[in-house]
Amino acid sequence: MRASQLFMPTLKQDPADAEAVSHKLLVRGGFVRQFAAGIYIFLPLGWRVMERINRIIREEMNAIGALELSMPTMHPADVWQQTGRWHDIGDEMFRLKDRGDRDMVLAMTHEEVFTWLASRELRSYRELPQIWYQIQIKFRDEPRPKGGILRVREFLMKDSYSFDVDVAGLEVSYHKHIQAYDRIFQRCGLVYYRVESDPGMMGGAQAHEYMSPSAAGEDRVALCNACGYAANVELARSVATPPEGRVPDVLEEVATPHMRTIKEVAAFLELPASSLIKSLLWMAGDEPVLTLVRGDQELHQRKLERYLGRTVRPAHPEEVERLLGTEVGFVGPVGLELRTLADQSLAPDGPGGRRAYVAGANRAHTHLRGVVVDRDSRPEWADLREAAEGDGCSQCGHALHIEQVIEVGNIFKLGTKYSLPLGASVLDEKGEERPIVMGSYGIGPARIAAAAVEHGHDQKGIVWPKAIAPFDVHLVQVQAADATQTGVAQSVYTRLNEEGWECLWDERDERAGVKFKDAELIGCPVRVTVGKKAGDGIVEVEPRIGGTREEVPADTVAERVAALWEAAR
RNA sequence: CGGGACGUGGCGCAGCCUGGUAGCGCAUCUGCUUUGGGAGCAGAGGGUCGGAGGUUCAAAUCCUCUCGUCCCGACCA
Repeated sequence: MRASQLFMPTLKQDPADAEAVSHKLLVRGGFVRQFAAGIYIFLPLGWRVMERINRIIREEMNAIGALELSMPTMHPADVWQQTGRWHDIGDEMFRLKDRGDRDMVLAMTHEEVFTWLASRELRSYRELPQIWYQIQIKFRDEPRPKGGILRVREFLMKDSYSFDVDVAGLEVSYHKHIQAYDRIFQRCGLVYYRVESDPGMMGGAQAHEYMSPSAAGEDRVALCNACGYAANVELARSVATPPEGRVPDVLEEVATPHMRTIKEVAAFLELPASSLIKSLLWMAGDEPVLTLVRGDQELHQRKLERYLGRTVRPAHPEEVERLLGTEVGFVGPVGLELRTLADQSLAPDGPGGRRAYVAGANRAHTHLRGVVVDRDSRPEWADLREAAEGDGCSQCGHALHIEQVIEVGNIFKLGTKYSLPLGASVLDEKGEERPIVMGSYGIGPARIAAAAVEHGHDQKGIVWPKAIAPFDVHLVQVQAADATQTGVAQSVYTRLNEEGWECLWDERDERAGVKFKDAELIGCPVRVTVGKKAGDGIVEVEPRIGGTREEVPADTVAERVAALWEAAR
């Protein structure tokens, strides 16, 4: 491809409203443009990256026997009503009416249609297993799109669905996907983790997420370097560090005027935060629930919701006053007739043993010293706290590491959640009707691209993993008007193409600096420069990062490129 | 949904507080020079100041409403 014929609008300055590194660089490099909040245009360079990612996905999906097809993105509401999601999902789903006033939806995922198809077309266990996939647009009316192409309202997704006659079959399909996904993310050059995740509203027994580290990520994972345990913090189990400080185990009120936060109370009483108890009041519908975690810990709302089996929200200050007779900041567990949940680390067999803490006294400007949780209240013990850096691994005891990540893929064991309501069943060997056991599996190609940029960049611009760069080689011809350089560049270009390299030949009538800056911004793995020494048959070859510029005879460029390619990530 | 910020040529911004002929840098076009790290000089074109309403002799500027975008939180298969 000749740069003069490519639409490649690069920018010198970061876009004003971009925060994430990947957002800035993808806009500056001429890969994407924003059309509206959470809606993006992919320009030629950006689309080349997407196509390369999608190609890898297709190859690996095909390798596990998955079949590509294409599903509609606009659906009549009734299948969604049959699975209940028409009501369950809410504002995140785009809804519209057709001219006949019939309810329609823009698909935010495709379990319903795939299962609908399976219910009509699959009759016998002999036709199973099946894995069907597509690379198709999804629509989600996100309350807050953010991070450039990281969280958007319309996006491409590879989604696949497995259909098996029984749970054992689902296991096989699930593991095939693990194989395929590992290969896909490896080939895309991503740093990634496969972590245990919350099946959430998808239902089903088990789920994993594929996560790539990034400061722009919206999730955190707990990782154990010793045994390999890896889980989203929304369900990661861990062993808390022992609490510090000592509190006499005799109940005693202490005046703590205007000391509302853990930090303030700890400083005032000259105790470490881990000698305090953090008491929070939640509303589960109409039912108030008090939760206790240690002062140095964070309660994780999803863990609480999973334990209770329903959603909760923090109580409003007025509710706290009405139910507990005190103001926010002085809440504690002693003397209350409320349902109380305490994190396991406060239990007698927890890391601190049976010991006393300081908690709110349910009286304004007062705390209680000497609270022993199992003596002074009757809590249910549960895993409520968010795993923290340095906590012990629940499997091997080694210190956990917490990392911020972007979700780039997920896999779910669905079971019969969709096949039952939509009547997708087959006859088994005995002629008995059995609901199909399903799994669903997603990958966000644009998130792969963004994650790659989040991880692969420097001051100058993007450093693409070689497999998904828009071009393999960026051939910079310094002087567009120099006939000698044109001749050498043409022969290098032809040779590289013959060898199978995708090559961007920058023969624009621009100054050298402009072309170099653009090459660095766009981030192709190898740069070949045809300049001053073209007359002597000498060109320069250098990797985008981690190497040096070498002068080589023009007729050996292909070998040098191959060597640098080999060394690139 | 709660909180905050911002909307001024294509891009990045100043001007607003204290109302009085709309500016800067980059980009674009023309010419000359330059030519291996986002060129220099000279000239040119391009803006309903997000929109609507109001106050005023006069509104980018003050007031009200509204739309859009971003950030924090909430939410999120």
